[in-house]
Amino acid sequence: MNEEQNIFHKYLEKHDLRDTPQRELILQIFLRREGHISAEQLYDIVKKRDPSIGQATVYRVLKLLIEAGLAREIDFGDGVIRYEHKYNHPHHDHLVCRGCGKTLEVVDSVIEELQKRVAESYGFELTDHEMYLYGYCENCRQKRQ
Amino acid sequence: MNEEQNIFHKYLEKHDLRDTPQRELILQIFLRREGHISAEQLYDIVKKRDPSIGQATVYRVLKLLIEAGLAREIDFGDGVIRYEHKYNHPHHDHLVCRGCGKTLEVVDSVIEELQKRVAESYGFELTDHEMYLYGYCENCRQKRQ
DNA sequence: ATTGTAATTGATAATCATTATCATTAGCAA
DNA sequence: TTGCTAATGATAATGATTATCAATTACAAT
Ligand SMILES: [Mn+2]
Ligand SMILES: [Mn+2]
Ligand SMILES: [Zn+2]
Ligand SMILES: [Zn+2]
Repeated sequence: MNEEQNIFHKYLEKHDLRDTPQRELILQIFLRREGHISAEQLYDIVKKRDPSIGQATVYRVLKLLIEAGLAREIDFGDGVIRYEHKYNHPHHDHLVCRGCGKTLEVVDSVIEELQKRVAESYGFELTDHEMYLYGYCENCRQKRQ
Repeated sequence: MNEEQNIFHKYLEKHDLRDTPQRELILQIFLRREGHISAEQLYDIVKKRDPSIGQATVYRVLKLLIEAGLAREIDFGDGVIRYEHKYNHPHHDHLVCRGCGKTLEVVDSVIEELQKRVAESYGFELTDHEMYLYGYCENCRQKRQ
């Protein structure tokens, strides 16, 4: 049993939630996938293993994973929320190609520090932030010419 | 006739679009309001002046304003797109209070420069970005204790 | 093992901002 | 005026997500 599973089971126990095969299956599949996945994409994979699972359950489990600290929401502004691993996957921002949609995870400690300073200069205590950098990747730039 | 109106009329002419009282009214009301406004909020104000206007038209005019370079979309992630003035209102980011929802417009030239560098270090040519800083304002911090 | 109870599930309806459709109306150039 | 399109308003549709609810199930206590 890996660490994430452990955290999930502890979370269930602590909140009087029950350990069901649906929750286990959805957890497994989420953990195996790296990257950013939408509820629908996850549901499509889950269905293959157990066609009787409803998509409402996928949404419900994703909420649990967030509360348990195992998942984090990403909003690229296209109307679909995606989810990524949070455990052992520290904060980062995203660089997104407007041509092909490719995303890279980036972090710059100087920017992070300056964000805190900017907030403080307005009397704010910064809790978190979102930063999306949009542009064209090398591939897409070459194709454009 | 102010500069924004001029730009709007030029845009209409250039694209074989017609000058209608609905477009004029919605433009006027948008221009008078500073800050961030949703389509529904704008529609509520428009209705008071002309109850016969449909909300679809408000959505349509907002699209035109964006294409004409007079408006810009803001997405605070709450499921509602807001609009702000773009003309004579250069790029900036937003500092948002998680307590009271107050927003401040901020810009830090060092951050802007570093964003470009980060993107370039991955072979990207940066076109634009979004940055939202979330935290608690001074008021809300005092109330919390 | 059985039971009781409250949590969970899947199907389905509802939500809600935004977009599409379409018949009617109205700019505007000739 | 007229004719050609664009524009409008009412309404339906969309699509991701959430709510509802009857039936099922986990699980702790017997
Ligand atoms: Mn990521
Ligand atoms: Mn702003
Ligand atoms: Zn690309
Ligand atoms: Zn506040």
